[in-house]
Amino acid sequence: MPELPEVETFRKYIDRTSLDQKIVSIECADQRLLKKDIETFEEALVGESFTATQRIGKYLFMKTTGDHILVMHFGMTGKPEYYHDPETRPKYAHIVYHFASGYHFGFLNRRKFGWNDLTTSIVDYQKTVGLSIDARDLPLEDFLTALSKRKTYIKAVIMDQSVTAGIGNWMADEILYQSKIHPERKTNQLSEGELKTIYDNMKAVIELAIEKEAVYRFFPKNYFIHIRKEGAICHHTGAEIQKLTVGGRSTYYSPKWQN
DNA sequence: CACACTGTTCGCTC
DNA sequence: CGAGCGAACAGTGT
Repeated sequence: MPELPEVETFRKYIDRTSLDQKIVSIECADQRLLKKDIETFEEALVGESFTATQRIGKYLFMKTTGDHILVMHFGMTGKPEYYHDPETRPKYAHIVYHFASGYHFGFLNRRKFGWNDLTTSIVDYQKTVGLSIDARDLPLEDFLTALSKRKTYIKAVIMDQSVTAGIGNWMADEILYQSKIHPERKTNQLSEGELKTIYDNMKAVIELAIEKEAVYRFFPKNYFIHIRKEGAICHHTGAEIQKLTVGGRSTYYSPKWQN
């Protein structure tokens, strides 16, 4: 669920709601969601305020008035929710930052694959976790260089966060459908023209999805997302969409359309 | 109800 | 050392 466009939408939501309010306390029901002790989080953040956000791929960084930067990853089922009345505390708000304003920032995580961490340098953190430049900003040159070294399936490569940070399962399927490329094509056997097509479609899908705030029903009718299920009918060929596993993930594609 | 589903990380092989 | 691959992780919706 939360891929680049979703996280970008979260980022804007946080900018609108959760900056410049003093953090008075932090609550976390499940330590496993914190990459450092709760005490470390408290020392770093209580008394400070969030000042700005930055997103790289699916990672969201929240700068503060202090030395530390909060790092958030939403996993597969996470989202932020800002709320006031404690009675309306959202379900699955496993981590909550309480503000002096009486409002609260909830980190919701239904399946607990997401987490929060702390860092003092976004650049160092990016290096440590092996994230590429955000896919939205990635120059064509970098894209071609990264792909030229890879021999495995193209879908697995464009989902690799060290190549195209932010691209996940649905985006990879969407990009390859629009590019008419089969997900199991070997990366090193693609022509430069095909790679350029994939790159252009990647950029287009990212911008469209951000513009629509990642709400799929607002995506153009001919987008793959609407038919991304087994047996659905391809917009172009009328053939049935098929399913396979690539890079360990469920993959949907249109047989004759994608070669 | 058994299974699918998300993204990252870990452990293993080559 | 690093690419590639598959399993593991958590928990809920179907």
